[in-house]
Amino acid sequence: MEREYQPQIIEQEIQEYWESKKIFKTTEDHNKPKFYCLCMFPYPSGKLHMGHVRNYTIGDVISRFMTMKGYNVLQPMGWDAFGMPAENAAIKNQLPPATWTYDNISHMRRQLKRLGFGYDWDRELATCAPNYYRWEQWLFTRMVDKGLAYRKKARVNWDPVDRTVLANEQVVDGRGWRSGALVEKRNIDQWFIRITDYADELLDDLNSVDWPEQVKTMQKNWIGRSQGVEFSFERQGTQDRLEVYTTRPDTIMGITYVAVAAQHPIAMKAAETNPDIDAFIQDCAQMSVVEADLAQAPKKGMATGEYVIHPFTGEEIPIWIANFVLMDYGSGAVMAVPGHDQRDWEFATQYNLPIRPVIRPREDDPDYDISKQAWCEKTGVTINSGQFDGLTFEQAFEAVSRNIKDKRIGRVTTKYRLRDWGVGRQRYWGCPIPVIHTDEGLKTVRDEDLPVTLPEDIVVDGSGSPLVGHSDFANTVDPDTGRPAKRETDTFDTFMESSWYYARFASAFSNDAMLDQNANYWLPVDLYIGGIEHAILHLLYARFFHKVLRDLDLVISNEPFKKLLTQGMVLKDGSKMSKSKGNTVDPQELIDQYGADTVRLFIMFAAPPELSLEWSDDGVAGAHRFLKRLHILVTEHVDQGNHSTSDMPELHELSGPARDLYRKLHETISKVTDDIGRRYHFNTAIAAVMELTNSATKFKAATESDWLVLSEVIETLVILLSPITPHISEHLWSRLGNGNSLVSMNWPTVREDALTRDTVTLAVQVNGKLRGRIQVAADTDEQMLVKIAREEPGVARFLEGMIEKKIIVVPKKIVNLVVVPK
RNA sequence: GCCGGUGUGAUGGAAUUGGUAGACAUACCGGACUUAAAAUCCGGAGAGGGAAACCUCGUGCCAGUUCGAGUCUGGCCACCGGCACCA
Repeated sequence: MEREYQPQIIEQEIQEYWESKKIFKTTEDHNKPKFYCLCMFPYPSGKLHMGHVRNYTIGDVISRFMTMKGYNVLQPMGWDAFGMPAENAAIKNQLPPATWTYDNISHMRRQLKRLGFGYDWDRELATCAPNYYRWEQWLFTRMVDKGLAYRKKARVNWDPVDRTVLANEQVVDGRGWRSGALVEKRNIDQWFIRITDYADELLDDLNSVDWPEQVKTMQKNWIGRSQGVEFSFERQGTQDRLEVYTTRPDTIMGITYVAVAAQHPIAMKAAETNPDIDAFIQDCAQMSVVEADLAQAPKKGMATGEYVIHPFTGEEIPIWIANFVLMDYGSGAVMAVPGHDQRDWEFATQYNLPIRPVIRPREDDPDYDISKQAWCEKTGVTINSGQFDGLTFEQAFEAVSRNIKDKRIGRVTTKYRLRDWGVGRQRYWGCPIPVIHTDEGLKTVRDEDLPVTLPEDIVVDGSGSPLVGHSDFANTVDPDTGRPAKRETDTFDTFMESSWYYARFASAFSNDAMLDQNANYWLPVDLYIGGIEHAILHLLYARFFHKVLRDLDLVISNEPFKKLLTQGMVLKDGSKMSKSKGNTVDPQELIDQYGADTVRLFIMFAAPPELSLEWSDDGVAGAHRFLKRLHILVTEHVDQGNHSTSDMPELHELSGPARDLYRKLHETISKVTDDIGRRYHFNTAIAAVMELTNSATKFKAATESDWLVLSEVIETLVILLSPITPHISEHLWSRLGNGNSLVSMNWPTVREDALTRDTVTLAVQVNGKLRGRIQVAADTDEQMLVKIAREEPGVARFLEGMIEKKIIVVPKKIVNLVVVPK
């Protein structure tokens, strides 16, 4: 029999077999429990990278495992096909973005097939296809009808040389990445979606999903629900009032100034008469639109010369313009309490504004020194606060907000850090926003006129969106009046497409609706797998979309993804693989050299999914060696012939080594089942399989029952490994004389009685330090155990001249003797 | 800056609920096979001390809780992810 492991031949054969039998074609089968396993779909950038291979192997391993466990598994694949890289490539290669994108898709599809992933390809979708995005356009028109979508002005990066809007990513040190021109900021009208309407639900429903705690915490903080008080100051010398929002009304008596954003009406008004202020505001307007930059920018401000009146003390308080106050959050103005807010403190220190402590810790706290930093704890009591003195945070919050309410100047409110989602992009390669500008105003495109199709035969040169000058696209007719109208030339943020593709997979064949009833058979996704970098934006937007779909009666569940598995990055030489660093590894080369199974095995073995994975060429070779050893083990076993047809003897009839091997077999089944099915720790599952393989290789079968045990071990090895290395497993499975495909096999079960042991080894500690090991019968009682432990020579030495104070026995693990000198 | 994570031998990692640190691999060293090399197989190995038996130290750093801490708590350091127009 052929002993050499020839992955290229085996893998092609097996893949042809799967394809011819349509093994991975999925239907809605109500006799089995369903399992929808989804991996975040790729952007078709050209070829698969290691991050994809890792992500999709994890999904495939779990899908194959769940199929063998008896579930009706859906595992689809598609393409997140709109986006900037296609435009960049188009400029570079003088090819339409569509051509580039579709070429990449066909190449990457081949690569996925070559890796043996069990996708239902009939459900494949590409988000740039009109029959996909037409439903997104349809959904958007419904959002407009419901008042969930609206227009408002927003700031964008404008490249004055290329005359185009730049993404944040395209702004490098304040300059356009291609032109090098200083980027300006422009305020333009854009479409927004009211995700904030769902803020409470998005926050509260986090409790109902089985997601990593860290991701839930990140989303929670991102939404940032806070309880606070909104109130207004009387402005000195005017009838106007200034509204502020604070989460710390308990510190209200410590206000020493008020700060407003540069875009606040008070600042704008002051600029009209004061050129310095005008210059300062202009300066602020040129600041980066990236929050990380804003947060780290040096604090700057200017006094307006105006004052508000403190509602309780009647004091005059100066109004400052400050670059750290955000116009988007609250009312764009804050009361500043430098004693108890670090940003206010830094600003006050810089501009010599007074700092007044109004909270004192209840016990001495070394960090409490208002002259060095603000004290921001909520654990103290109020001081210097007149009528509000001596109160805890909760009491002061209550008292101050009641007084504010009584004065009719404000109320307790809830605010969110979450902002509405700006979905308009001034770019070509995206889903057209289905709106027309008519002489009667903005109108959404009617259902029967959808989709608004993106013209694909387009030349992109980097200077603005080609849609604007594309007269066939841009010029249209108002169907109501028959008069000329202009199409919206903005396209959607590509997060729009990725916010509902999971649902479309479940309803892939529905031609006359966005989703049909099959969506509710499959949804929610039982396991969603993807990079941790999507923890906030993509996952929040998709959750939001799901709730909108639910409110339109398209789905019945509240959440799209029941369980979430976030995978770490693939690194080489300690940093992320990237072209610019020149440290990429092309999966294709490895597949060509070693085959798909080796690549899958290595990538699953090198690290648990959530950790970053350090690439190692040597490790790949090692994985390949293991498969070769397995191949030899199985083929040699087959060559020995079938040694018996008799039944497995009783456990006690087995020889010692056979009994041990048989126990190890069932320990391995137990561990691998738990590791793949519950923990998703494939590296330890593989380690366990390797151990069993090593034991099987060493085992010398002498009797008939020895052969029976070895045969069972070898068959089980092949099955246990099959989700990870499906080709070699399928191949060896048929060599072992089995007719049907491994995919339809049942997952092995554990024989509990095989796991029992007669003797156990315990560690013996003296004062917590390991001093010896003892082997005892499994049923030895505690008293006896301690007696044996004391007599163990390594232990006895440390007991001399000591008195035992305490004895701790952890069954089957440890005996700890706690002693002190006599 | 803010939010979230990670840190264990030469390397990737294991230790699942506070209970024998380093499973399983990789690299390395030694041996077998070979004219030789590769491949393969067998063996060794955390660091320091010791002839050995053994002993001491050891999970980023500093404290703490505990009979016992890689695991829990507090503080620090380094690196990574996200920060709303990259996907």
